[in-house]
Amino acid sequence: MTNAAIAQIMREIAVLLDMDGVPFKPRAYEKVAYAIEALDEPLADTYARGGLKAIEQVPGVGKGIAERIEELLTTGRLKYYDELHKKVPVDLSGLTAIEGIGPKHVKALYEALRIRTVTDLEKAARAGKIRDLPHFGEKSEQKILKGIAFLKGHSGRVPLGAVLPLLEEIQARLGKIAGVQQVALAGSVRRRKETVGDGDMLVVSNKPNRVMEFFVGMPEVVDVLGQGPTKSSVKLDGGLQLDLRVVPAESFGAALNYFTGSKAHNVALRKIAIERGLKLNEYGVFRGEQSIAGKAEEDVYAALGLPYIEPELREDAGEIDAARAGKLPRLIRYGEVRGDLQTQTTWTDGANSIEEMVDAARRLGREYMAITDHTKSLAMMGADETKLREQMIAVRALAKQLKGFTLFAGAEVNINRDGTLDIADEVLAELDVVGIAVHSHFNLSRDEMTRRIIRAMENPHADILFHPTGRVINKREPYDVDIDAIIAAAKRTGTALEVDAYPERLDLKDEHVRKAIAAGVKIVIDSDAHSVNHLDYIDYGVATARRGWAEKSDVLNTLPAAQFLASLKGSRRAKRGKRGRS
DNA sequence: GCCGTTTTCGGCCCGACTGTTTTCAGTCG
Repeated sequence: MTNAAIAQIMREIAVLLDMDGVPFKPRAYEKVAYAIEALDEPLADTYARGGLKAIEQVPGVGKGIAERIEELLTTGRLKYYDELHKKVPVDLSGLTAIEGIGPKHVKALYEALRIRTVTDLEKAARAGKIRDLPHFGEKSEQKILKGIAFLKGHSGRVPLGAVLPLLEEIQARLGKIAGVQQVALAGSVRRRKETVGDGDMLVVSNKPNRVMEFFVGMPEVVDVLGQGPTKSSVKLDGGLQLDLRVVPAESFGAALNYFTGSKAHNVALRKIAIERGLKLNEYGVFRGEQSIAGKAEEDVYAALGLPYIEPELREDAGEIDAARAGKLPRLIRYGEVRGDLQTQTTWTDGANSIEEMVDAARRLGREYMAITDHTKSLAMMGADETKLREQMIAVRALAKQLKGFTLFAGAEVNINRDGTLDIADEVLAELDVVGIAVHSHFNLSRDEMTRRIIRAMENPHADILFHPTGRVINKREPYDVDIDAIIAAAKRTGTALEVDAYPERLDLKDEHVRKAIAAGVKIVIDSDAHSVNHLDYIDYGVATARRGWAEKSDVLNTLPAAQFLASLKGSRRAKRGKRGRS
């Protein structure tokens, strides 16, 4: 049974317990559902490796839930869940996905009208049967139909890069309204999560109604979900839900902190507040009735005895302990990446010429760039050795003319099925930057895929493993690969791992970055630009690196060009040395 | 059901908005 399936059952148990008003237990199951979804290793493997004890290592899992997971893994069923579900045998996750429908409503709908599925619910609502139920009315009936229609049109989270530019534009618009003193993006957008489910914005204004009127009247708004003096919610035409809060200036920091989340981070902060005899809410930190902090986020953390914690770290993933111990990382900053090492041009599948890409990169303030077009075995039009040498000549000729900008000759070399590379070693040796990548045979077994990639990393000319797991958000799952083994191989061979900043890739992802740097592996952050418009994606990669606790020194392409190149050459020498000895 | 710099028992985050209600439950974040 997959982790996703187990997590869903844990979440459904939480819903079932909530229906009966059981206190606290539902939160325990819910928390475990989140924890399981965040795991890298299949629980089946965890169990095979270390039995019940290993399962209990998952955060939030105690003896009781560990045994329930064991039952699921060994029998494929869970009696406890089946018994609960028998009482309200409905499509729990489907129904609760509808905006405004929670556990109590699901139960009421089942008991009164035997509604089991979203389809049942839609029929009943259309027939006007919902409005007569206790605690429901005509408006709730309409809201249900709206919610169902919305779900049919959209599902789930979208890449950060698909919404951030619009949100920043809306932020700028709100900032121009008279009376608005501050505007900020909050929520998972501010934490720079790779995907976002909705947007959160915060405004300080002495004319809140004016802000709200403007907000719900924006041209992108297709539906107003709620409108009050301090909080409004709208749906945008792209399907994104956007929430806006208007807060007093003296609460801006506390509100920003609160609405940035994550939820788990907030809960942890509130516990610290309680321990200190304080109360933390979105208006400030309070001792009794007295506010002791709230205007700035730094003050809120300080009132809790903590240093400021960067938004990208706020996932309750150890950042609070690190803050308490004074061991927070000094995260790499936006703008500290000096060079871009994965770019494609019209030589293969890019939209712009080498010259155009160079111009655009310079305008963005980059100091160096590698041209890394695809190589021959790629079905499209990859370069073979001859074409690659031709391009090298062109690149080096242009490089000579450039002042204050370094242009590297490189390639995105395919890893063959057996782990060999599709370009001859003597040509690779001439390139400044050799990126290696999997572009075929995605369905190998975990073992085969892992061995394949490690063999490629052992090639003495391989500098960087590009997009190491191959995932494309919302399109393609990562291939099955043992990322810990890849990280260990990267350490052993001195191969850098890439954070591909292309918003649909962001691969390595945040938690893998964290593992890699903990192992002492260097990473690089590349745009994977296929046109001049993609070069500024680098910031999404920096965001992922920050979420993975990366410091500037962990990221090779924060080095100046000469040092960067020296570092690659050093790694190649070391590789050849190791190879010679073995 | 989980968890421990007060604790192995007794806690478990907090507030806004909606729609249905005559004072609040449910949902959401």
